[in-house]
Amino acid sequence: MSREGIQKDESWTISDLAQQVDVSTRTIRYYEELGLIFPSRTEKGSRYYNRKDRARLRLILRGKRFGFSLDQIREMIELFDEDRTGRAQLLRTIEYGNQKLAEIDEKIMELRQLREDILVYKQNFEQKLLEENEEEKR
Amino acid sequence: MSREGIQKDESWTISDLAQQVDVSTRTIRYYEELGLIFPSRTEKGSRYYNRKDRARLRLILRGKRFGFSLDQIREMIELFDEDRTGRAQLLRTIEYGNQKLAEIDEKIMELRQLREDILVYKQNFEQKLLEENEEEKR
DNA sequence: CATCAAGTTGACGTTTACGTAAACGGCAGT
DNA sequence: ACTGCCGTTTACGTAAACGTCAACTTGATG
Repeated sequence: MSREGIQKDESWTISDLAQQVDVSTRTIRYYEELGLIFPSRTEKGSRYYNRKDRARLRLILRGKRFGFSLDQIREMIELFDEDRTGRAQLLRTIEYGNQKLAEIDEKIMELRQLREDILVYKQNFEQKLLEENEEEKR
Repeated sequence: MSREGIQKDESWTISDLAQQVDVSTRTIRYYEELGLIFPSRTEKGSRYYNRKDRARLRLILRGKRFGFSLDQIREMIELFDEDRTGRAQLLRTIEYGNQKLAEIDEKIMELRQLREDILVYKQNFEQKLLEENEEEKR
């Protein structure tokens, strides 16, 4: 009864998490070194990660896959993560968000262009294939 | 009369081209070193590039912007560029093209997801902004 | 209780993608 | 003929993003 909608407060060790998102533990520690992710620690000093940490890690990896440098990603995370208070700060952050959205839209456009290019190459070969079949008929 | 639809056979020096696509000459030479682009040479030995070369260079840069390594790009170029003759080879190339198209479609999807993530972050801050305005009213 | 897997922090190595500098040739303008 | 400027090759340097190894702790298990 008391559990409806409540997230099981899962947490994982570094190697658990590494396996889940398919990177090495070294990579995860490296990201921490760069200030991209801040796991909790046991009293002993072992890192452990929750779902928020995992979401963030996935965001990092997603960003990476599109040519964003880890430094740019950190910049992003810092801006969206800090407790930004005050109208001016909030406005700045929102503006930054808009800018990032625009960048992404542009990337999507470029990706479509890349798709077109490849499609043209492919169709070229399909054409050749047709011509070869024509020769067979002769 | 003899010029209708005929492309002016432009050609450029390496620094011209570099400026056009906004990379360094070093980068262009490096790509050649890796076998990604093969410019013509004057008798003197100077490289010069035509529109086809430029298109290829743009393709390379576009690929790069999406996290493809230069090695993967070379792989792509080689497959699409070789005079692949014979039915089997053509079919293989076409199949490769289909695979690449699928990869790109997946990237587009992921990019949309990234966009969503960022949008959520932004909306979060917009919400905060609204709350602050509410406080002012009190 | 020994050992063994899994955690920690350095520290150094490696790959990728160029930057940069040296040393040289060719050509245009003065 | 001298001065720049652009081209060439060769070679070494470097930043980013990890891989790898050493040396050490800790918790679990036969």
